[in-house]
Amino acid sequence: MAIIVDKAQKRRDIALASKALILEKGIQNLTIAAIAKNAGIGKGTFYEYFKSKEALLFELVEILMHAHNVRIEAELELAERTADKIKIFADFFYDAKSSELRELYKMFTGISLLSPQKEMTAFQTECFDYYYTWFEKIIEEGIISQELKPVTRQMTGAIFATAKGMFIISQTTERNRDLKHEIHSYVDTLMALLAYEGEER
Amino acid sequence: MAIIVDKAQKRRDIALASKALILEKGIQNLTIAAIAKNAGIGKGTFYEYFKSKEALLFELVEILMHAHNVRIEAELELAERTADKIKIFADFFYDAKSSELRELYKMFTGISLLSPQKEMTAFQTECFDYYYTWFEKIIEEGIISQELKPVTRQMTGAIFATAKGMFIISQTTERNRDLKHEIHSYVDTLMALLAYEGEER
Amino acid sequence: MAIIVDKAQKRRDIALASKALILEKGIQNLTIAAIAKNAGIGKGTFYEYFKSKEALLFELVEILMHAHNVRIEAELELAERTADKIKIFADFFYDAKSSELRELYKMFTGISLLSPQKEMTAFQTECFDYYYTWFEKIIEEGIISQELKPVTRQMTGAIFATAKGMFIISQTTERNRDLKHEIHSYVDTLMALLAYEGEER
Amino acid sequence: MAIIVDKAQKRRDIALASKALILEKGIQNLTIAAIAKNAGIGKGTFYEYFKSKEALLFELVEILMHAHNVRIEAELELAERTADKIKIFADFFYDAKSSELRELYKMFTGISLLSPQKEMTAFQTECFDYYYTWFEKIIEEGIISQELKPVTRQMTGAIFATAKGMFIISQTTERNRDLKHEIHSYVDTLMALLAYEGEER
DNA sequence: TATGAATGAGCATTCATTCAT
DNA sequence: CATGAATGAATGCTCATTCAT
Repeated sequence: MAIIVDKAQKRRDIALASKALILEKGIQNLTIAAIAKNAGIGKGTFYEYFKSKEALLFELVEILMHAHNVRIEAELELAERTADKIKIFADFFYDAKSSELRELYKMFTGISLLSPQKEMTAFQTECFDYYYTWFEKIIEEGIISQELKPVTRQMTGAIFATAKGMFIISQTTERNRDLKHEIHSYVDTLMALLAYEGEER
Repeated sequence: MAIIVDKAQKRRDIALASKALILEKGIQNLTIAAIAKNAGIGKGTFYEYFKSKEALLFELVEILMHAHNVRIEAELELAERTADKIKIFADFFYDAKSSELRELYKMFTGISLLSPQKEMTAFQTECFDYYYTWFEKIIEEGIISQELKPVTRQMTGAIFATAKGMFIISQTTERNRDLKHEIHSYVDTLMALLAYEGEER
Repeated sequence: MAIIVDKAQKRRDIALASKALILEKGIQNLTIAAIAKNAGIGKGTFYEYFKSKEALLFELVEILMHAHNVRIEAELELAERTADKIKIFADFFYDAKSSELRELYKMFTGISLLSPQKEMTAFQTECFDYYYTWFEKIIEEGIISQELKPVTRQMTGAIFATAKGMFIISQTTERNRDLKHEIHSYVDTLMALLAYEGEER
Repeated sequence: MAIIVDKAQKRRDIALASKALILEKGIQNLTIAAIAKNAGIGKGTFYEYFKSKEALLFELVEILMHAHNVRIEAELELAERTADKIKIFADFFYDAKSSELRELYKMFTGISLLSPQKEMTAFQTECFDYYYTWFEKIIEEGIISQELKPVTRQMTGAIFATAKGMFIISQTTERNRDLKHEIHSYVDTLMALLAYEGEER
């Protein structure tokens, strides 16, 4: 009988074996040959598991993002204040714990902007929906607990977008270097504005 | 005897001559040969004016962005309410008038994320600062005229980032398809929150 | 315990299972992987039975040619006039009944011309001799029955070659499209010339 | 100004420079790299002038065939008897003078059979028509001079095909090794049959 | 005996860049 | 200044073949 291989597992193994190399050089600057060599496999074998370099990056982002989601869901359990919950999401954009995924995600976004591919868009949509749903839930809880005004509902998407926008700005300009402070400050200010019971400041 | 050519002008001419082609095919999928042919010049000549394809895109974005800035400054003169002024900026992300620049800017951002280059970052910083300064001014005016609460100052960067984030989301996912509505709704809600003399809605 | 398999039979089975695929795509455009998959066997198994793609084509041509020979021998039994007997042979080149073998034979000839292999040449010689012998017999009968002049003996090889040449022309040019008419007309004209007892026409 | 190159001439030069190599190894067994190196040019340059290896072979066959045609037309001028004229054409298939073209043409035919391409078919049709027209003229002359019976007209295509068929047989089997004798004998026998006014033999 | 995962030599093809004119 | 012919490094990709199981 033939050698039995868990294709999905090997796919993951190759992807993870390539992580460091991709982070070091950038997916753009890697050749299939280099990736295969680094993963200890032949070029042909690479093609058995991936259609292209991009597919590899894709797999890697999926794996790491799944792990990341597991982690933040655990963290969300512990958080109480809405602002803290939001910050847990925002962590992604500056925290050292997410640095690898973040860097890969940056490449992923770059590719999406330069040569959009259906699968990528679908995946990004899925991710968006996943986080958006969480956001909605968190905000709803905040409203129910009378922490936040009902109008907050209308800001759900915006809060999400703001963090993302700040991240992109931090990556493409010389501003927003202290992204953590930038985002936290934003969240705090906004939460204050949305706090139940009129305030003025 | 030699024909005197304004190098800077010819640079602009080549860039503008390439605009349609870049928009059609994407900078990634163009070769120097194709660009040169399209512009009616030789490949060698291209190199006389540009270091790379990216430099061409750069030039083009600069030209169009300058024209765009001239236009929005004129529009800003006419606007009165802060929300309207902000929307004039946000127009960039969805308005048909900016579609070409927007598309090029998208490519530009993609390249910035995939292979950051000092010149690009510097340029993006410059653009950021330019718009940020306008934003500050607008918000300051809103505060002075008692249209907005002073706390709005702390939201300057955030408003900017939100629009950008929404744009990136609209480009990389299947959400935020009606970007105009998305942004306007956000601006209106936020302005209401920031309006002088607390109201709750 | 082991399953006993008639190797020669399995070889034939694989070859016949590949027939449609080869006819559809052409032997050139097939990979061993595709052939093996199509035949429902593993790549390694393919090599157990065939040395190469060409060997597979070879086997297939042999099988079909044998069947074809059986059929024309039966038909020859029934024919009376020499011209009719010759046409039975020539059928091969245009008749729908032989279309599969003909197509495979075309590939076979192409390979023979591009990269002649001893085995192929030997096989083609064998086929040639087989048909040539039949031709000789037929013509001899025609002469004995005083249907044909003795000089016809010297035309044996030529008649054979003419049909083949017309076929090649029909396959490689846009002429001789109505090969059946072309060949029949030739045979009739030639038979008239060779008819015993003065002819005029 | 740029270097001026006669592209058509350089194309021919490259083709002719490749002739010996192709004859030695066969077009199948050559890589673009080997061809380019042999011709003293870069691989990229090869692609400036040819789309593929086959295009090179094509060019070469065209050049040599043109030269060949010039030669046989000159020879035809001198021939008097129809049989001799026909043999001048048939020379192609065995004469040492045509050996290079013949060998290339063999490859050409092989490719035509294995992967027919419109351009090749068109070219082969053109060649066929060229020779066919000559044949018709020759035979017409033979008829007019009362050397041949009128029925010969119906044999025009057949004579042509016979020589071709004999050639293919000689190349793909171990028969017809003395092709010259084979063809001459055929031509003589046929001419005798077609001779005006009763024949004896 | 059967398999199909693994392989990497091998090849076509592209294209940025140079430089003689 | 302008050019475009020439180049070959670079790279993606294929696929026949092997061999551990």
